[in-house]
Amino acid sequence: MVNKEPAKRRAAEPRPRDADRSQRDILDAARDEFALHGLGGARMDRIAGRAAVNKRLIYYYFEGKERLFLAVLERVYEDIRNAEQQLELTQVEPTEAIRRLIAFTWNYSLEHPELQTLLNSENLHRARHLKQSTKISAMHSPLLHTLADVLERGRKSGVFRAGVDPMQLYISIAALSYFYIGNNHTLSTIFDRPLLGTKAKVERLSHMTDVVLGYLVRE
Amino acid sequence: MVNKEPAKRRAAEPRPRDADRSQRDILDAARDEFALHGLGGARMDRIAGRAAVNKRLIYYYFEGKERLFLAVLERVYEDIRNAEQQLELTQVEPTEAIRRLIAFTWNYSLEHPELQTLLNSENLHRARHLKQSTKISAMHSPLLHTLADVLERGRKSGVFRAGVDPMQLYISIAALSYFYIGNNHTLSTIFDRPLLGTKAKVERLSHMTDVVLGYLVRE
Amino acid sequence: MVNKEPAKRRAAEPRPRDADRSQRDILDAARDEFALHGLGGARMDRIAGRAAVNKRLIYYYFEGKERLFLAVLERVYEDIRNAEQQLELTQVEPTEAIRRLIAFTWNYSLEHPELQTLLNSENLHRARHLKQSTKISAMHSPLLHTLADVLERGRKSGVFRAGVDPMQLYISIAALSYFYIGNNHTLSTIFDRPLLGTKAKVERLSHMTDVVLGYLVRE
Amino acid sequence: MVNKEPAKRRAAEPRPRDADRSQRDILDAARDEFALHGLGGARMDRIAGRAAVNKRLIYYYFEGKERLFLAVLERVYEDIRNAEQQLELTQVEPTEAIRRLIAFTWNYSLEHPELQTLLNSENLHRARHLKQSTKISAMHSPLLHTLADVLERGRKSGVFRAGVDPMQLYISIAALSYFYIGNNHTLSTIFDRPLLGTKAKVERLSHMTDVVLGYLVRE
DNA sequence: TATGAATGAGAATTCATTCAT
DNA sequence: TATGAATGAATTCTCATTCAT
Repeated sequence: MVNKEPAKRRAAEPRPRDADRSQRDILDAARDEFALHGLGGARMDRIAGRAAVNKRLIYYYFEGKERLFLAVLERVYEDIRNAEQQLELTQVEPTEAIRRLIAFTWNYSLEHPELQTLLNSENLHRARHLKQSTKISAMHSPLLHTLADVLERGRKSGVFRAGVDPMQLYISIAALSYFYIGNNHTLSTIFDRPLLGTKAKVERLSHMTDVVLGYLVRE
Repeated sequence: MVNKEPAKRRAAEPRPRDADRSQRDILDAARDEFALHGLGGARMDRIAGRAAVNKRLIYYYFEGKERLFLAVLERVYEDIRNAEQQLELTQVEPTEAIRRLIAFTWNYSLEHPELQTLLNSENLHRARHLKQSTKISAMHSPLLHTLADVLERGRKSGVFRAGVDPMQLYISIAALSYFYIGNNHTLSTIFDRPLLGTKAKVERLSHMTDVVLGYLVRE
Repeated sequence: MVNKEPAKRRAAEPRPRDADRSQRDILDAARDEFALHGLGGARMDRIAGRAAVNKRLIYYYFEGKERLFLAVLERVYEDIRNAEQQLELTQVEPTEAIRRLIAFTWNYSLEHPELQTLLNSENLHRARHLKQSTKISAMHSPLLHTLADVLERGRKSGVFRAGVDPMQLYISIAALSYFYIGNNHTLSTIFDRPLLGTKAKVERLSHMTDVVLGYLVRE
Repeated sequence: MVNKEPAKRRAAEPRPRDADRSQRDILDAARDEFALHGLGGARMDRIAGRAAVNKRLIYYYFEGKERLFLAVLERVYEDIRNAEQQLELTQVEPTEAIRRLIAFTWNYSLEHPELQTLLNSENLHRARHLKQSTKISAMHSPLLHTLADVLERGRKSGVFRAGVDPMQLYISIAALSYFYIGNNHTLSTIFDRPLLGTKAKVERLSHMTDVVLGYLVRE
């Protein structure tokens, strides 16, 4: 009669012992939970639930919530930089390269709305976690080099304007996509207009491309 | 604008009986606390402390944390829209109007870093609070009308390109500033370069102006 | 913009100054609130609201919650004993007197479900409040005398059995009605049968009368 | 049955890891606390203290106060129905069966004054908790069947009157005992006479038996 | 590697009551 | 007689984390 399961948990036979699998599951679950609720709002309980893992195991693999968050951040940055590598921007014409980068950024932000949410959390904490990471900065220099190359080629061929800072440009491209996506809910509300409808999405991509190329391309 | 942590003049003398003053103090304190820690991370205790008010009084005037948060959001939007009104964009030449708007947005985002933080929280909650506000949408239409007027004047005089959606443009201008400011910590970290140094700030404003005018102005 | 009314209250012009009226309103409101939520669950705020009186006024007239509760109890006992007086049991035949008393008790319990609730609260507190009242015990002796008279007349005429303790009988009559009413919700639930439907009420009164007269009447 | 207030053996040594034991302790403590103070007046802190359990553990096993209360109610009903089963009313003569039931009810109400208190709380809440229980109604039908059997046997042998509704009778028997016990404090006060003295108890049982058998038995 | 049991330090919120006018 | 403003002391519940196996 007594002997009831602790309030929530749904039974569950013990998990097959696969260290790698467990860690990956935890990381995936954590990423989703952090994205959905922010660092502060995330619940270790829910992460364990999502990952179908005993809560204690999270502490076994990752030190605690903060370390787990950092692990998620590193993983997420790795993912996007890897994806960017696939673009092969150095192999194509400058204008086409820029178009690709914009389209990629836009689509990635659409498919990975969690990214901005995670970064918002991290910014709220003044990048406290990222600053502890050693590999982060190194992950980003290739991107800047690639972009510098594109800009330089464009300038040399007389298509692009001169004096463009690759980082400024990269931030601007990211801004145009991520700000729109990340503030989607408030923007839709204050402007009383759906920003992620099919038509709206097409319009936004077109607008962003116009803005960036209108700026870069001479004449 | 956001007061740095301490404040907390834990008054020993009783509070003067001034309802308006109390409410304003609470609202100010709440704005700072929410900005600094997000909705979830904000502590009612700290808000009371900052406002030098008995915690109970917050519940007396505002229903609870969520309603307080909404009150802060409304107030913050009101502030920025009011400030924008002062720009008198309809009174000046289109190009000058756009320059002013960009510069204003940039400076406002610098002086009010709390704004983006608050909105991030609200987006995390899918605009749950704002959606309950009745006055919000009405607060924003003047802005769009003003911008539409500027764009139309520019187009008529042949200076601006045609077919520019005022909302898209407004979002883009906001994006260029707010994304940069709001992600300042992570961006500075991954690019290993201070983004808010004196020189960096000048460069950013210049870059944003170039981008937007490069896009708008026909040859 | 600030200057909002404390969370709940609906405006209200100041109350016309009528001490008696105010006290009665408070007492009525308190009786209902205590009946609905018990002593512990009652809220001074709600009592003030129900009475359309400033909360502070309650403290002005009644010392606080406990004293207010006692005032309610005294009032409620007074009401029922007064009503019983109207029955004029000494004026009618013994059997008829008993019938009247049962019917009265039943109807009173139906019309005043608050009574049992209030008494439950008081019993929970071991009659702490009532024990402070001086007039209570005096209020009840007439009832017992009346009942003793009825029983004695019945016995003398050979209709009623001898040796019946008036208090025991009174308690039993009250029990049959009040227990049924007071436990209506749980009883209806465990027996899965509505106990206060029109038909059910008729049946109960009939049953109770049968029980009591079956016991009292010889042969 | 209800332990008098103190208990609270605030263990310094850590609790043995025995889930069943912990849950039972909590349930016992909760029953006592709820009985003593009602649902609203009960304090989770005190329950934890009584059970010598960390407060948090209560939430671990039971969802919160309300669920805990329901668990207590179910347990308490289970106990009494189990005890009634032991009476074997179907095995004895009808008159004897009724005597047994009355005596049992009386003694149970004396030994378990918490029962009525708990039910008062539940009725105050309009059986909100019980209505969520699935097993409750099923627990009570055996009782009614047993009683129907007794009445029928009595009627057939000509000893009992016909047309007696088992539920009505059961409620009346319960009423005579539980009302007396449950209102003991107020009744003793208003009648200024101790109702639970040794002699008084004997008299009450005798009175109740007379009432019920006086009603049931023909001639 | 994996898990159920247990906990201490907060967190928001509630409430009767008092202050000042 | 009447009221709005203000408060201290609880109270329920939450949460990351640790213990013991």
